Amino acid sequence: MQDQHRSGCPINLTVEVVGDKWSLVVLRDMMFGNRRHFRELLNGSMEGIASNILADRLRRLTSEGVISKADDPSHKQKAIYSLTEKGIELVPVFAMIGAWGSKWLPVTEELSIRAKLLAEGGPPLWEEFMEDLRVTHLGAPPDPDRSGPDVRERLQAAYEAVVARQSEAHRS
Amino acid sequence: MQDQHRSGCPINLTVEVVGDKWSLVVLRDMMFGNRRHFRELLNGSMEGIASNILADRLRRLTSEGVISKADDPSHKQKAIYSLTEKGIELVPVFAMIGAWGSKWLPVTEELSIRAKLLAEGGPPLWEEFMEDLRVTHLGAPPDPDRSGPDVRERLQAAYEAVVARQSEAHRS
DNA sequence: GCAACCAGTTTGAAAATGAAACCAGTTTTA
DNA sequence: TAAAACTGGTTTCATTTTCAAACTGGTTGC
Repeated sequence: MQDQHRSGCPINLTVEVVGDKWSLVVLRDMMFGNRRHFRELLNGSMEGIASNILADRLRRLTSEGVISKADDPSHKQKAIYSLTEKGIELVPVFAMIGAWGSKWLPVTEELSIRAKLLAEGGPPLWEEFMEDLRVTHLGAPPDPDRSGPDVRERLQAAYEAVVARQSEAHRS
Repeated sequence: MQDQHRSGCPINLTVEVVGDKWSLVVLRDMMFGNRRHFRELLNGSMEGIASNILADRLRRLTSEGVISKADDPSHKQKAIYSLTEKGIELVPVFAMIGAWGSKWLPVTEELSIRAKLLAEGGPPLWEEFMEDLRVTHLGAPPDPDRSGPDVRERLQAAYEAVVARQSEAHRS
């Protein structure tokens, strides 16, 4: 059960878990897109992941404890994938990666609005987002004091607003 | 000069640049280990990178503008690799990845002390580290008001202190 | 009963990775 | 001054990973 690891360095070990071309993209879709089923992740994937690669990544991320898999009671064949606490705590990593990518790489406006808002919100917003994810993915009890859309829904609304504005501008 | 990219999403684009098993490890050694020459990166690599893979990664990171390459005036054959501003600004990403890896993966104490201190120091320490890297890698003028070891040296000293303590404990 | 949907698996070709040997020129050492 | 060691890599070939497409066995809705 011990060391197949290249080293005990936290950077290296993290790279061993999510250092490939697809893992973070799949986790992004689960976290920000609320995609929880295989077909949702497959057909909704903006980057066009292949089904065998998706199956492999879901298997690996599950075995690493970053996500978990459960039967969907509504359908005998449906499996529902959820972020674990370990996966949820990748939120700050996504925030930093999103900020760096937005600053230095050729992002499109509509796809970087979420990253922009998440960076601007800082640690308090990340905490709120993680708390929402615990409710959605872990079944944690929702905070009775809060109301209105959760963080993911707000980010999604901002994305849609940009798309609508672009479509408006394009029409004219 | 346009889209060979899978999408314009900042997460995806970042993954396209550093989403493999070696790029972040090489950048880590440059940033935290101050390894600037090919042989230093090759022989000093804790994880044992192969020379052809190292050559390929240095080429790719250079073409992405994350690092740069220059002749070393002290030796006709020596090349010196430096972080660019784009590379230096990965410091917060490393800080978050290091924190996550330290919390959730089987790190060793001596190799996670740097990540721990960097996380505890927060954004002010990251800023200071980045300013030091600009001096070391970009030739920026050093702040005349500061003195003593720079951030990298302090992290290195902390690492060595842990190793020394372990060696002490082991001897008894 | 049949079409659409479910989570994947299979197949075979292309690309990436990895270990080891190797290279030509440069600098250091005896 | 000749040999040894060092410089940044390249070459070779075997193994592993990726990828697209076709396919599978079962489930659900109409």
